[in-house]
Amino acid sequence: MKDKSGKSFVSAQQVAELAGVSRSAVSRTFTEGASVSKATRDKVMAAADTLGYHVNHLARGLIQENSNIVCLVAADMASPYQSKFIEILTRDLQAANKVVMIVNASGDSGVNRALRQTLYYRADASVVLSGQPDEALIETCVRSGQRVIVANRDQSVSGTENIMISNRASAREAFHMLHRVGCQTIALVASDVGTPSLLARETAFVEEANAQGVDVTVTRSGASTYASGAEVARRLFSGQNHPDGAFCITDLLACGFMDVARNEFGLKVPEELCVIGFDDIEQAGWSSYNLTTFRQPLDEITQHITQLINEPQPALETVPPPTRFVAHPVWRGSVRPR
Amino acid sequence: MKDKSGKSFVSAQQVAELAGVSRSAVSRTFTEGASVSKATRDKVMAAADTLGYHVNHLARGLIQENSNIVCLVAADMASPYQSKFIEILTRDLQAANKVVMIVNASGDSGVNRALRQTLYYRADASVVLSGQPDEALIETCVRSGQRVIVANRDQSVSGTENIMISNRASAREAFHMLHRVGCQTIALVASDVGTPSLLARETAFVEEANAQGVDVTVTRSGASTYASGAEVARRLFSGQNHPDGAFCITDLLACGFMDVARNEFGLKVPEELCVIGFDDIEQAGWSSYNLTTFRQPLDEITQHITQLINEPQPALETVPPPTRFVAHPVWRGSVRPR
DNA sequence: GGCTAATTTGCACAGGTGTGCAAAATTCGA
DNA sequence: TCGAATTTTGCACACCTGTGCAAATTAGCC
Repeated sequence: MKDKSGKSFVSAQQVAELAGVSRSAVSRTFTEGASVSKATRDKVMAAADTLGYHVNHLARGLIQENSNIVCLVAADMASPYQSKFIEILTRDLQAANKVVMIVNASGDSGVNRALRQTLYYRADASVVLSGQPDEALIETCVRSGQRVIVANRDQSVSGTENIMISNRASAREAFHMLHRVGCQTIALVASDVGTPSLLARETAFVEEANAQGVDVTVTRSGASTYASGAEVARRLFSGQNHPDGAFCITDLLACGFMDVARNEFGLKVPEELCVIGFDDIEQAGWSSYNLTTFRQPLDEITQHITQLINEPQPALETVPPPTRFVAHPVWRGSVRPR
Repeated sequence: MKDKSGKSFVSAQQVAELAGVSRSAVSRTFTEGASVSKATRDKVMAAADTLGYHVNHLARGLIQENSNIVCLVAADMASPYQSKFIEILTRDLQAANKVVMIVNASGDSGVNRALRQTLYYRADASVVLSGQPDEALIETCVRSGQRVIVANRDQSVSGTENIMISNRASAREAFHMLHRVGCQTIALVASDVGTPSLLARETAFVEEANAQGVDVTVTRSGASTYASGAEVARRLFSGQNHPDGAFCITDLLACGFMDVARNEFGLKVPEELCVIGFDDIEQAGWSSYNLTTFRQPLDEITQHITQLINEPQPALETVPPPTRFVAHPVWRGSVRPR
C-alpha cells in the first residue's frame, strides 16, 4: 500500500518493474485474448494486487476504436417514467460492460454544453431519451461522427437510429375504450411541451374521435406534470359541460386530474368519470388511482437499445427504418366495464 | 465536412495543418489562460469550426491531474427520492463543469464490477448515494486513491467524506408529533433493508417512545416500497390492537400504508389514523395523500457535494467530521391538529 | 540431441493532448 | 534605428496504454 506518494494512481510501468517483466507483459495480462504465459501472468497479477493497479480506461479508450462509454441524454429525470427508463437502461448497459455518462438536459442553458460533452469524451453512442434537444443539436452530434440513438421522438433526424412507440395506434384505441363504455363528453388532457410523441398521441386521439363523429375538448396547462393535470381538472369541472371520460396523454397528468375530480369535485371514478392514462408508471398501480393505462414495454426497449449498441453502426448514409414497439392497454379500475 | 474519411474524429494535428500553425498553438487556443496571440487564435478557431474539432477529453484527462469526471453510485434509482436526488445533483455538477458517470448499484452481482469502473476512468470523486455497497468495496476505492463522498450512510468509512441527515433527531420529533395529538397505539413501519440511515430512524423512534413510557410495535415486510407498506397495513389492521398513529420511515411506505388503511379498511386519515412519513417525495404532496413528513434539504445537500468536489481533497489521514443537515417537518393533513 | 514449429517476450511506435524551455517575433522606449 | 523587455511560437517530452514485428524462448518430434 504505497499510498504515500502523492495521490497519483499506479501505472503499468510500476507493476512491470515490481514483477520483473516488461510493460507489454502487463498490458497483455489485462487484454483479453493476448498471448501471455501463465507464469508471467501470475507474477503480474500478484504485483498488480500489491500495488492496487487498475487499467486506465482513459488511455485505453485513446487507443481502441471504442471507448465503452455510452452517453444518456435525458430530461425530466425525476419523473416516474423517465427515472424508470434510466434505471433499466443503465442496468442493461452495465451488464453489457458499458459505462453510462448521464446528461441532464432539463436546464435550459445547459443542454447544449452538456450534449457536447458527449463528443468530448468520444462516447461510442449517445442515447437521447428526451424529446427536448433541438434537431440542430442532434445534427451536430451526427456530423461529428457520433452515433445517436433516439427513443420516443416520432421524428427522425438523418443519420440517427430511432425507436418509436405506437403512440398513434394506442391513442386511437384509448378513444374506443372510452367510447365503447358510453362516455358522452370526452376530454383530452394534454400538455404544451411540444414533444413529438406527445403530440402524436394528442392528434391521433382527436382525429379518431372526429372520424367517429365525436367532439373532443382539448385542454392543457403547462408541462406533463401532476400539478398541470390538476389544474386542467379544475378548469374543466368549473365550466359548463363536464366530461365523463378523459384521456390523459401521461399518467402523471391523469393522477392530478383524478385527484382533483374526486377530492375537490366529489366525482366517482369510474362511475361518473372514466380516465385513461399513458406510460404505466408505478403510481398508476397504486390503489388510490388504479389507473387504466397503456404500458410501454420498457424492458424490450432497453434491451433493444443495448443490442443496437453492441452491434456495429450501420452505414451512415442510409436512414434505417425506426424500430417500433407497441404500448398495450393495462386494464384497471378507472374505466368502468362495458 | 470531411465526414467521408471513415468515422474517425478530427485531431488537433489536422486543425494545425489547416490553420498553418503548430499543434501547440491549437492546444493553447483551447486551454484557458495559455498564451496565444489573437491572430493565431482566430485562425485556429476558424479551422476548428471548419473541421468540427473538439478537444478529446480522454487525452486531456490523461495529462491533467483531474479528469472532471464524477462517479455517482446509486441504488433504487427509479424511486422518487433517489431519482430526485440524482436529478438535482447531476444538474449541479453539470453547472460546475463536471461530467457524471452513473453506476446502478441495484443489481446484486453488478455492484462490485460497476463500482470498480470508477477507478478505471480515474474519476475525480465518487459520490455514493446508496447505503448498499459493502464497506469493503468503498475501502477498495479509497485505497486506490479515489476520493469518496458518502451521503446518507450514518456510518463513516475511514478516508471518506460524509454527509448525514438528522435521522435520529427527526425520528424523535416524529414520535412527539404523534404523541402530542393523543395517539394511543403507535406503530413503526420499517423495512428490512439494513441501510444505516433507515436503521437510525427506526431505533431513535423506538428509544424515544420507550423513554416516554410508550410501547411501539415495529413491523416490516421487505424493502422500502409501496407494496411493502401496504402489506404491513394489511397485517396490522387484520390483527388485534389497531394502531391509531404510525411513523413510516419512508414516504413510499407511508403511501402504501395509507392506501390500504383507507381503501381496504375504511379508516379515515387523520381522524382515526395519523401517519407521518420521511423524505418528502413528490407524491407526499398529492392530494390523495397530503402526507405530513420530513423534508430532506436536497438542494443544500447537492450544493454542498458540488462545492466539496470543487475544493481540493483534504488530507487523507484525517477523518473529517461529517456535515449534517436537518430534515424539518412538513405539516400537511395526515396528522390531525392538536 | 537436433531441427522445426509454436509460443512468448520486448522493443518501438501510435493515439491525442498539455506544458517547460529556448528560440523567434513583437513591442516598447529613447 | 537600436537595444532591451515582453510576448508568442515551435520543439520535444510526458501521460498511459495497445499492438505489429522481430527476436528469443519453449514445445514437439524423430
